[in-house]
Amino acid sequence: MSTELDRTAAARLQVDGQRYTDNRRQLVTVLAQGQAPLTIPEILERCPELAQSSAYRNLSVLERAGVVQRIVTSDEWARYELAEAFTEHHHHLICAACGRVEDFTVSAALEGAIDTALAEVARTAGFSLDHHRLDLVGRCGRCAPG
Amino acid sequence: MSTELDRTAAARLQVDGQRYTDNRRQLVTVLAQGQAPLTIPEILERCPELAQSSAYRNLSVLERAGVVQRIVTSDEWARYELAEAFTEHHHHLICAACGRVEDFTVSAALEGAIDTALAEVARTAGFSLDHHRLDLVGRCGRCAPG
DNA sequence: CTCAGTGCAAAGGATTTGCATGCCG
DNA sequence: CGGCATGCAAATCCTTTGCACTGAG
Repeated sequence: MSTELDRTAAARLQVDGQRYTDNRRQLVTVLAQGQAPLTIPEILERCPELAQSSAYRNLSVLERAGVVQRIVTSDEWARYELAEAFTEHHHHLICAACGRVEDFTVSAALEGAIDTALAEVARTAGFSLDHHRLDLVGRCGRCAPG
Repeated sequence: MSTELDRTAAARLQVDGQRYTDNRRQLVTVLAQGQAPLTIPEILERCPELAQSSAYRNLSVLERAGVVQRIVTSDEWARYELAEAFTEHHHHLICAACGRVEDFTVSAALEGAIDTALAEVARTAGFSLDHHRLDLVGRCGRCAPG
């Protein structure tokens, strides 16, 4: 199926001296299908054949290779999504009550303004800027107040 | 010392039916002195008398009362800082290598633009907006690349 | 006297790792 | 054949919890 994605993932792994095994392809496929970051339990549900330790191990390998990205919201579980090279640059709506995560984007103009400001901040602080993270924290429809 | 801070913290706790005990005051004081979010180990270093479980328990109480805020960067430990009511609204520079966190602020104009954009996003997604989080991820001076 | 707060030690739970086996290259 | 990948189970490590004790009101 998603041969384009597979090829790129395989290439990135190869750079790291890693193989693109069935388990790893399955993980990438599942993450590509989910329209929001998934927790490990959610991933395992969708890959019943996959051992838990393999999921952790391979996600870690995929993260080092720059294929997936690990994100932490504030609660119990870490979540994984495809790295931005495979998706659009986007941000997260986080429900503070149930932990649910959705994606969103903002205008290019705002992104540009943010990048410009952060580049200046990083320079002043002596940091090298890798990327930024803009999250919106609130309550989703189901957990809505009142 | 910081009677202003103490009074406000005490008041917030009281609303929650909680007391402002010595341990809790000590935690607030330590967090007020640190110029960046602290991990529990760092807090315990500065409060050698404090039992680890009390630190966790009281920070949790203080968080529920809105006195402190728990933040998760991406790594091992959670970090705590005073809630924004006690500080300026600010953002975090996160070192992806060592986990170090520093604070920074951006112009009011940019904050305003972000808030406006996010309010619209939240409305569209059916979320109620609580607050936003803008982090800069990179490498600090010590961990700087090659 | 009652009940919240404390400290110690033990439990919990997500994540990691050791080890023997299987499979790709 | 050699070495990485896998799966199982056991270990780790941050964090939470049970319990008995102390102190404030």
